[in-house]
Amino acid sequence: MSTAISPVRNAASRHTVGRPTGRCRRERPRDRNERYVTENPSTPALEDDLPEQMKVRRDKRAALLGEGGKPYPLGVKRSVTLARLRATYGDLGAGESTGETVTVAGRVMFVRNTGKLCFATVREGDGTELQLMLSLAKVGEQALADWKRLVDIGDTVAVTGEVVSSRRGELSVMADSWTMAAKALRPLPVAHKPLGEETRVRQRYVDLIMRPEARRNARQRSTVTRALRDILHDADYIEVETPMLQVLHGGATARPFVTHSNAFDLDLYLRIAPELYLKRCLVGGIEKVFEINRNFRNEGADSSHSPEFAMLEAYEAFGDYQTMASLITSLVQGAATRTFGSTLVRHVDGVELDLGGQWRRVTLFDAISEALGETVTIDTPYETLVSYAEKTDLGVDPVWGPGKLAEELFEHLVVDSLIEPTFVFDYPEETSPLTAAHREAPGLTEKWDLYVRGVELGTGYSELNDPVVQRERFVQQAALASRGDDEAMPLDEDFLRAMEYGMPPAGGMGMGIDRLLMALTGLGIRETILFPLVKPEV
RNA sequence: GCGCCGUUAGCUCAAUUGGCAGAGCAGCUGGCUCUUAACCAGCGGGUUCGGGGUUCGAGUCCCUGACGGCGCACCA
Repeated sequence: MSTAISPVRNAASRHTVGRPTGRCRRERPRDRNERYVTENPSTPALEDDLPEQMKVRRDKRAALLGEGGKPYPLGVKRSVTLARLRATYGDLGAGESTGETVTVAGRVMFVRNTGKLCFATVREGDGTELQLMLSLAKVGEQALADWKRLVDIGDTVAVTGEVVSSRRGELSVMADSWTMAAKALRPLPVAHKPLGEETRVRQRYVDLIMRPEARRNARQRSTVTRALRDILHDADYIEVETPMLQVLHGGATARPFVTHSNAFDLDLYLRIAPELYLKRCLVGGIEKVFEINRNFRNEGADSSHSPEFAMLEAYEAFGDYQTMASLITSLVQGAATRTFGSTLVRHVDGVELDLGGQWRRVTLFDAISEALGETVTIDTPYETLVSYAEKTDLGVDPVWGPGKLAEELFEHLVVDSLIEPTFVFDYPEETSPLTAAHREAPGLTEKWDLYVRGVELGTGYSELNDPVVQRERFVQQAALASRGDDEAMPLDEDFLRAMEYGMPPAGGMGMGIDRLLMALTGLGIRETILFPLVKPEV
């Protein structure tokens, strides 16, 4: 098996993930605008080449500084949030004033400077906006002139003044004074044109400033993960964190990322799954255990796959795959209810999806048989399966055994049609090396996959806990490795040793967090992940 | 990894057969004490993704590289 991984090992020593020196200097500036933000004082002449709008903002920062002002003061105090102010005075009538003086702060999103009365709209992080008014009569000539001269859209400002309603009925703070809270050196994008796809992903901070949906998505994700944790904690589960840096990769079939420990002079894998460690927890007596954390898989990226993705895995001693099917149902339905108030969710494309009730259940081979119009079982001969594959234009990899081929047929013929939540039960032993043999059906395992919108959302098992059978399965996988299947796992002797101390019978499940968000919202994976991996710009 | 398409001002986009690189918003100057994508007058802003080539002349054609989108392959 070491022959299978040695090429990866060699590649890794050239491209380690960790950076020993901790330095990360780019060899070339990222774009022409960025040369000027380096601290290097020996390039002042380039200042002349700055795009006009950035130069203007830098000049304003310098002007503020030169006059004894502070473009980035510390300890800016606000007395009330915009949201609270709106909640308190939302029904103030047009032209009314409150007599209450407050200090508010926010990012300037809109500016209307006139001769003697200036308007601005500021916004705080959750998207709540409030109007500021600066009148000559209240702030005085100097402060008004400074405001017009120094404030740009995008700056964060703090204003102290009375809470009033404008003649048009807009809740406002009528300033007695204003201060810069943080000067923006780059102009914000136009508010009325949608931001380009790439900018949204690469500069999520801009996306979060400009797009309400981006702010909402980020907050929804937090609500969903908190719901999952709450539900699990309520069921007496214990949350653990197991290694991301592993000496051996295991627990799933996937190609790993490789990195290197300088201290140990040892190549390490970023984990592809936490499973083998969570099972060690079961052995140690943490009988209901879960982890929500990242996995890393060195494989293709598309609308439903990201090289790093968050996953929930949960294991329950004395449970089985039926236990875990119930658990994932309550997790998905609980997350939907706690986040959206209902198990009937509306996706961004307007399509509604009902996640409520009992979900459909079908066995893998029944699903294949139905799609094919021919009865297929675990006993269907390999040659017959190959003929079905050829009939349906599925290319057959000679490395595949009959079980793998059956699964490929399923993915080829059935998966796309599984829109409503559907459990697919009872997979071949061949492709499930960590799963217990089925109690009734020889050759099958007690495993389900949960599909929503044609995407695998989660998977569950009656866990294999016979250490002798487990070792045999691993040896089989290692044999596969020597046949060129580089996803097969190396033998994890420490895991097998743990199993030999006795793991209680248990059910286990895994669910993609990003995919759960996708199932709940209809978003692509790059929208559910705040900062998805992107290639460097230059 | 393979194929197709794209990359132009701060942002979103135009530019005819290869013939002076434009608009809206944003910005700058001036005006306006109730504006909401204000309005009025005036002004500036470009390495057309990088490199090479063809041509009197290239945003446009050819080669090459980077990045992105879509499809395929791989995967969850």
